[in-house]
Amino acid sequence: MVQHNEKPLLLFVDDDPDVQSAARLMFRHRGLEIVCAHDGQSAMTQLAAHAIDLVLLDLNYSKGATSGAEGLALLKDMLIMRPDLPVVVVTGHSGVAIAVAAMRAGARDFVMKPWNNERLVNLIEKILASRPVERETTTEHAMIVASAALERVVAEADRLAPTRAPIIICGPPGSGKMLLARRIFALSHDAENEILIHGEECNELPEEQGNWLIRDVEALTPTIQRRLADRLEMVNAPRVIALSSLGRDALDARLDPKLMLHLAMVVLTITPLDQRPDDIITLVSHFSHYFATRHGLPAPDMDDICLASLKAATWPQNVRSLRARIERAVLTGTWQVPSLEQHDNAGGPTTLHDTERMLVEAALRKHGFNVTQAARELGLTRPALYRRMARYGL
Amino acid sequence: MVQHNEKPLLLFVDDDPDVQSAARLMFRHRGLEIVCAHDGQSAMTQLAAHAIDLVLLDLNYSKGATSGAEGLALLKDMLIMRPDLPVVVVTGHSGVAIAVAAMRAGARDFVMKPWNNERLVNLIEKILASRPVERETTTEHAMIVASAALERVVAEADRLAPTRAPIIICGPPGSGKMLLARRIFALSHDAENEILIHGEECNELPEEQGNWLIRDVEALTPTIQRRLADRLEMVNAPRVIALSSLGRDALDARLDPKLMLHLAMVVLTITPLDQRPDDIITLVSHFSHYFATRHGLPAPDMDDICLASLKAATWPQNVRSLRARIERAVLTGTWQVPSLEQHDNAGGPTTLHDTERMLVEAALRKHGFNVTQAARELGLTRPALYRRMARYGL
DNA sequence: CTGGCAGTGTCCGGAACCGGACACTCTGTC
DNA sequence: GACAGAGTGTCCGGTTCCGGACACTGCCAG
Repeated sequence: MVQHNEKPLLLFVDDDPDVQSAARLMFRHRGLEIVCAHDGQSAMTQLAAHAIDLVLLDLNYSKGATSGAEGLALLKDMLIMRPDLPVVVVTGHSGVAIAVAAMRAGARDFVMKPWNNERLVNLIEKILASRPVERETTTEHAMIVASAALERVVAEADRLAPTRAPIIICGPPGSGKMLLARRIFALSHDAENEILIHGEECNELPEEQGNWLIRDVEALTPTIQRRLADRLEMVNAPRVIALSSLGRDALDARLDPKLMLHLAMVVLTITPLDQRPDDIITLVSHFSHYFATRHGLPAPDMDDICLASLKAATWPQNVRSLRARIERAVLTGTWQVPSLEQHDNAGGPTTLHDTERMLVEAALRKHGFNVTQAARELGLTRPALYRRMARYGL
Repeated sequence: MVQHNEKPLLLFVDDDPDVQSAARLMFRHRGLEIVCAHDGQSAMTQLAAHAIDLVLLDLNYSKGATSGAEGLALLKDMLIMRPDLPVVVVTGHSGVAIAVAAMRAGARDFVMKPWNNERLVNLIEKILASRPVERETTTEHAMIVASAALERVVAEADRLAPTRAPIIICGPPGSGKMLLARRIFALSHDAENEILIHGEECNELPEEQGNWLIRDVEALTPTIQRRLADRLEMVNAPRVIALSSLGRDALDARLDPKLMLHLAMVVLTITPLDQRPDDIITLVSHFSHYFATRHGLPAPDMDDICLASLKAATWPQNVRSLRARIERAVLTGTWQVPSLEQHDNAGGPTTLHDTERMLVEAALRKHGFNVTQAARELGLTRPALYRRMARYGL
């Protein structure tokens, strides 16, 4: 994403080049930079490509169009992408109905053409002064890299990003596969049309080309795997990045061999977080700051013992676990966690046995291992509880 | 507060008696009752005295006034008193600027005089149909808190309300989970766009952001749970409050682990009403007064023996049960109840059997009573699951 | 000091549960 | 139409679990 200096950046959406030129000159005189778009598609592209602070939006782009429907649709799309984005509707063809519709659709204000320069600039500055959202939140997408191991993986990914090579990214859940994939797409020459495909739910492949991001690729049915293999053999094949929690060997065993031939020419493997403590240090710092800012709460104090225990802990869901742990620390004001929650809950839903074990242990702890009371609460006889204690090693 | 029958009640604010008369006739023909006000003060008085469903608001009341300033000020005052009140501005002296100002001030829509009767009635009915909150619940919005246990939970909720943290609220049926959730939303920085999602019926997640209130979160399908987990990882994630009658441990067993990581960093647990007798005392007082006012009947006398028996009783549906009991007492004039209703109904799950039954049923529902899949999830063989189904009558 | 009470840990005959196996149905694909 | 795969409902010999009973310990009020 291109980041300008501290001058606010406006997006000016109007189909008239003369109006665009005049606006650019006028705003620059007043310390505001603008990027221009002439229709909805280019507007969304500019919004994605720049850190826009405010949008000035005309409602009509097609010759002879006066209904404003195009602009209202674009307004809604913009607010879907960025719900807190201030949008000022600036239009000539206007009536009360259009103005009301624009306001109901989420416009911050409504200005009629031709506008008064001073009034418009004053309105813009007032809105910019009152904006509540830190632009910093966009920084969360970056890969946080400190360890040499991850640095090598990211460097390889960056090198391959501009190519159209299919890539497999392996790594345990929560290790950053999705982040790395999105980074590759962002750095590629064709940073649009990202299509997310869930391996478990995929019943048919998209018709569109572009960039395909396939999660849990091993869950694709054999039929879809064959179709994907065929698709990758076409001249204008999509760019595919496949994600999996399995390793390369397991994928070899699970996926169609023809598909593996195409996909697996590059396999990037993100190691578990436990194996890269340098990343943990950096992630703790990053997320502490991030969640403190996001929630408006102070991050709890971090000392060496606490940091050592975070480094020594196991993270079943990798960065996702660590991130959740840090957010909870910010919200609760302490790094302490209830002892029950220190159990690993990795994997799918737990079984009846697991649930029973948890409840038995919880009841025993609650009653200080008084078997009679715990049995009463659990609705068990004491011998029955003794047997379960033996079974579960409690 | 004067309560009308089931017909919606509108407040019509216009200074012209002839317009008021014509409006009353027209609306009555279409099944809508109105009360009228001729200026700001009488409008606020009527708003306070009646359970108003919607306001039709002219903007000018003084002779010769056309600026709309009076009406805009009144609009703001109304919305301070009742933030969710739908207000439609109906005015003759209008332009784009006035319309924009009214919408920015919180008007639901803007209609110009002279209006089209059918269109106006259609608009009113559409707004009434889409109103999100039952009138009764807005008047008893406050948590009734006396016990230390609930006070701690509410304090924690208030502290977290301004954050965007996802929250799980656990508690038996009728214990006030929905009230607490709404309180959190009301106190948050973004008290709009509340979307209610029923876990059992949810086939797809909303596209809109804002605040999501998920009832029976454990009933979400695995697919929806994964999508929700993905959604919560986005930068501009919705604010989610999830409600469940299950405890934290059972949710751990039932929900997708990735989802639990995001949702369960804060778990608020409302204890059963039986365990907080101080709340019972306060609730009895509150509801006695509330229903006496509502029904225009005196509350039956309360003595110590009666109060003690209410404290000692079991409340299977918690506050909901107590509330119904008090309303009946007001309506019948006595605290005596038919003996049949003194039976203890099954309370929340406490024993291992209850928990097992609940998990078995939930797994079966989750998999559409596919016994093979449910057994696999529960870690049981199919015959073992069949025996439990027979045992529990599923 | 003593008796009552709450709790502990184990025993054992009978009851209940286990899961592999079987015969069957339904659906989708070739 | 044939076939494979997923699922259904039940059977039955073997295994496990059940809970009342027993012997015992520790604590505390009288």
